[in-house]
Amino acid sequence: MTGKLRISDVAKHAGVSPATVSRVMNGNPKVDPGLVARVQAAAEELGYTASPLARSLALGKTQTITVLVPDLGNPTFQGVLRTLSRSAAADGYHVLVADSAEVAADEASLAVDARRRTDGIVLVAPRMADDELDALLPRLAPAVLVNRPPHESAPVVAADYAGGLRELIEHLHDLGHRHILFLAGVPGSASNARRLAAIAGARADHPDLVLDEAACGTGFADGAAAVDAVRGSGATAVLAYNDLVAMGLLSALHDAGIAVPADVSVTGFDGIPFAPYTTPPLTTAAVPTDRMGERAWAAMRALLDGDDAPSPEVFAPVLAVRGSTAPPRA
Amino acid sequence: MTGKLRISDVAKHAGVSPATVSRVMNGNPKVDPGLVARVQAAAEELGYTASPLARSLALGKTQTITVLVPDLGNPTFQGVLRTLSRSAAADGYHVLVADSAEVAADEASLAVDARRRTDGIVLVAPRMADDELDALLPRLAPAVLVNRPPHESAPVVAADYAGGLRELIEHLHDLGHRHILFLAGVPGSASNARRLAAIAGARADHPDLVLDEAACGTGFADGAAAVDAVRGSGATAVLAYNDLVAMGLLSALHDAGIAVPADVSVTGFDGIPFAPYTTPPLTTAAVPTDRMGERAWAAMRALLDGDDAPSPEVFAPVLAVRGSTAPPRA
DNA sequence: CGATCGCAAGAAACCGCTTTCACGCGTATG
DNA sequence: CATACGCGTGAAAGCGGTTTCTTGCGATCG
Repeated sequence: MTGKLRISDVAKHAGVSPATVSRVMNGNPKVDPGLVARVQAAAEELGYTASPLARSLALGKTQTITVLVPDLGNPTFQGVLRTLSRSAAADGYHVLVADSAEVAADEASLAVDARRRTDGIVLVAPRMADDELDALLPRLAPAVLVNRPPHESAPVVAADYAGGLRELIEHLHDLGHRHILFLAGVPGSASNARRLAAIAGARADHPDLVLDEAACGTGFADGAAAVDAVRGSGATAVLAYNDLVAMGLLSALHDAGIAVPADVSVTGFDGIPFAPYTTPPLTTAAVPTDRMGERAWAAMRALLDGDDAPSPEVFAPVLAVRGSTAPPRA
Repeated sequence: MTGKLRISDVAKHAGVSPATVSRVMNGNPKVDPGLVARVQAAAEELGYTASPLARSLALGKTQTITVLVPDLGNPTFQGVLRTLSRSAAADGYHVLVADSAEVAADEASLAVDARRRTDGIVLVAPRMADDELDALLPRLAPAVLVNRPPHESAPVVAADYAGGLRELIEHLHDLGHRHILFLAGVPGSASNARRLAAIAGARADHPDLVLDEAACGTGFADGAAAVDAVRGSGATAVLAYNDLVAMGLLSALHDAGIAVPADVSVTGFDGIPFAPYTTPPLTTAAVPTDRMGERAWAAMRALLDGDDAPSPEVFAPVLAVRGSTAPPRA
């Protein structure tokens, strides 16, 4: 029924030219009201809707943007994607998702490929190397970057990882912890780098604080595997790279009979929806993925509308103090 | 550089007609090898890639499918989406996501709208009413349904909710539980209906079993809010509607000083990635979202290729027994 | 009252690619 | 040696819209 209707069918049915139908469908104000009514009636009757494809080709706009994420399974990216998608939908835009499956090598070609069939791209690629990104961006514009340092050729929407981590450290320090272990993420990653910077800064601020690092990772399993490192470190508190790592660790600590927060305090990072529901509830720095997704869309929208590019926006994570942190054992 | 290249540019540069360039780009075998080389060289040199848009219009295929989910934030849908997206990508297809934001009213128009700019749609709409779906499907074809009962006009990929729930019930019964409380989901939902059927079946099988139901919901907060219902029920075990509800409940029980599994056993459903990392680890029926996503794509691919529609595939959840269940207090 | 202006609707060009169709070539055939 | 045939290439007609350009009409002005 609605399958193979062309604009000419409507034109014929209404006794006008395709051009007029097009004008009516697009709300062009200088068409005779009588014709408008006739065309609308015809379109209604036939159940006609313009082919988005043909429209896109003619207009050079697809009303669609690409969102590239490293892993659709990761709660942090999901939060951004979710709000982004809804914000875009509210403006009549669609979202094409691309999942690089954490394979950095394919990321570039994947991005270019997906970008070509849309009007712009939001790049969530915290692991991509700076120079690769620089080389890629010109071919992607308009593009918006999520969770990367400020960049000259594209708006950035990012969480303040360093700041968030500092807050967590202050929180632990206030509680009386003087020996803290940081479980690091992926060495190459931009987000990891910024957290390491925060670690360095905290060391400078608190000479009385011992701040160790241990290689870890970014997933449950990595956190669980870190239990020995934690036990052997002698630290009274652990800063997990993110909430996933913290959850894995929490679970492994429980199995090992190590009480949280009595024996050791644990913090996460990101504030995923599950954080309040771990046992004990996880103290974490909650990244406002909702607002970030919304702002990322706003930035993209501005680019698409030709408005001047918005300046970088960084969002301060909010400290969510819960049951997984407490003063160290006296 | 790569911006405004048309096929005619390449044609001119190679000294041939656009038609020939097209043939070469599409690997048409009956072009003179010499020309092929010349055209390829020209394309390479100019960095030309055919406009996907124009191509789509001419071919009537977009190499893109729509995936409609009720909520991008829900881990269960994410699992399916993730694998689906990757499977599609492996076949050179792209994925347009639409998030109905749980607003059933918009779902239909959203689906039609998104569908029109792609070659097919995968519908994850467990809450949509049957008659609405029936009315909608003709306008969406080709379509694949996820987590719905078998349907005549579209392939279905679904988890066996009833079977999974039965397994959980058997597990609890085997442990010795004789009074179980089921926390139900959304009344209208198809998945909920099938679980209720399983409840009824279990009652028939086990006359010695008291199986209560309580209205609940599908999220963390719903589970947490159910703590009083659980406490007041006198049940020794709780079947949460899904893992999210179970986690919310677990957390609230902990706060209330009710020990799991000592005082009460708790089970989830879905087997989200977080389930093993709750405290205690959650016994659940793990839905194989990976295989489902993969099969959903396979079904869609078959439809797109005109192969005969695959028959409904239902996946048995696998029982994952963990620490949240134990024999009832003696 | 005739020439000009304004304006709305139709004709046609265009978006960029694919594919049928027509053509001209070289070779096999009668 | 002329006609038919096969084959590869270019020309042109779509795919389904939008938009510029042109045209014809009625209204206005001199």
